[in-house]
Amino acid sequence: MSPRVGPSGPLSREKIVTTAIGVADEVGLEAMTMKRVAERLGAGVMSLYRHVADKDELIEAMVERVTGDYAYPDRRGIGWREAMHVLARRDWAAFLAHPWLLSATATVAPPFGAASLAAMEWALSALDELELPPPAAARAIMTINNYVQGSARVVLGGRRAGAGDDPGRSWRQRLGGVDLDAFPHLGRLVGHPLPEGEGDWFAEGLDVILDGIQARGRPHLA
Amino acid sequence: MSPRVGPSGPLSREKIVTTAIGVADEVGLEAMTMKRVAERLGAGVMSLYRHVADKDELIEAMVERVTGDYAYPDRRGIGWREAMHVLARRDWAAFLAHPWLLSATATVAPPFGAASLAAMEWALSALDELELPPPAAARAIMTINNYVQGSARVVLGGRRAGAGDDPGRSWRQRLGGVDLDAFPHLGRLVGHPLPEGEGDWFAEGLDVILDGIQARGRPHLA
DNA sequence: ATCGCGTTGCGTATGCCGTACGCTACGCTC
DNA sequence: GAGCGTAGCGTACGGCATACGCAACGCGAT
Repeated sequence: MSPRVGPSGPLSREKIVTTAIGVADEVGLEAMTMKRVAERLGAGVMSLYRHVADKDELIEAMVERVTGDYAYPDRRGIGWREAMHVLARRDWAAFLAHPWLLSATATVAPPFGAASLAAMEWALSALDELELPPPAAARAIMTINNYVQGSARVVLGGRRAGAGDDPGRSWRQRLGGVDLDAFPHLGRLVGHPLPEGEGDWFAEGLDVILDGIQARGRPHLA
Repeated sequence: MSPRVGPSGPLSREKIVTTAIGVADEVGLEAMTMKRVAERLGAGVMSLYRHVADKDELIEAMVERVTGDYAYPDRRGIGWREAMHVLARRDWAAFLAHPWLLSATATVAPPFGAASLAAMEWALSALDELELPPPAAARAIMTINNYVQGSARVVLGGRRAGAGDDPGRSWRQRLGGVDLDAFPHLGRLVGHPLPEGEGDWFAEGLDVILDGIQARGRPHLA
């Protein structure tokens, strides 16, 4: 009755994760349903559960996969500051390529898979030269991660509002009906076209953070 | 047959929002279901929809309400730096008191209600003395918001893991089975008890960001 | 060959979810 | 007391994740 394997060979955890990522990329995380993933695989819904405990575990695996895909290069020869820029640009690219990552990583429990740990290790070692106390270094990484996440949210929010690449545009749109006279600063902000491109806006904000971090590191004491 | 009003008087949008916040506080956002809210109000499920368009709108209203509850004090007499600490501590308190805020505000669309706009206006005006270009000021606020959000996530993640108030504890727990020799920096981090309390850890991290912001402001040029 | 068994695929069914639709009963105003 | 606007809500629907158990196969032991 039932063919043992579907049109694309037998199921596997890897294939399921790959397909789920594709679905989430296209229709968003909330519309990524087990049924849709199974359909795209030419499989029955319940077949997925032979390879994945539940949907949450699948999402975790998706995050791990993407994190692994954006592995970090050898760090030798580049300074901590450039390393942080690399880190931030990688994550930034990942968030823009896979918008669902924003929701998936916004849960209270941070990811603890091998790829995530490796990324954290890479980032921490890049900060060695600053000789920060370990908790301060970890906090610095967290701060950068959160900055990237927040910036990506702004840009993606703008994209969804159909505002092209200008992060300010979406605000202007949403604020259409608001009484801007009551909020003079917001009004001034809305009237301000970003003098730089989206990438520069992002990188400059990162440098603000890095300046703060640098002031606490060894070069500061020397 | 059906009494026109429930045991607690007629329904109202306000009462629904209040009750929903209570439910979310107790059972979490994902378990905050229309049915549960209605039950607690002694009302039928569909009655809620006379006052609220759909669940998303209800959640938005909840966020607005909480944002308004944590209104900001008069700013006269305090410097921008202290103002940012006030801002951060308020948000911090809100996130810890209402853990669901983390998920609710992690969507791509930032809240645009009156209370949220007022909060943004307050923060922007507090930065006036730095004379930053408006986009840079907005970015600074965003950075701080994201920092608060991320720190709250760490602390709440630890709480959920039953680790009391030490943010490092939960990491240690989760990393139990991991090969820490492969990640020396993570190992060092795990072995490190936070030398400060949770509040100091948070405030110090904020100061790191503020240092970076200050370096771009007017006092820096003077 | 045949049997037995572990493994993989999946159909069916359950319970919960948000919510569309339309009825009911009430408080008005004339 | 007749008509009507409105708040409450019962019922029903479609979609969701997933528990359970059967079916079809691969394969080593007999």
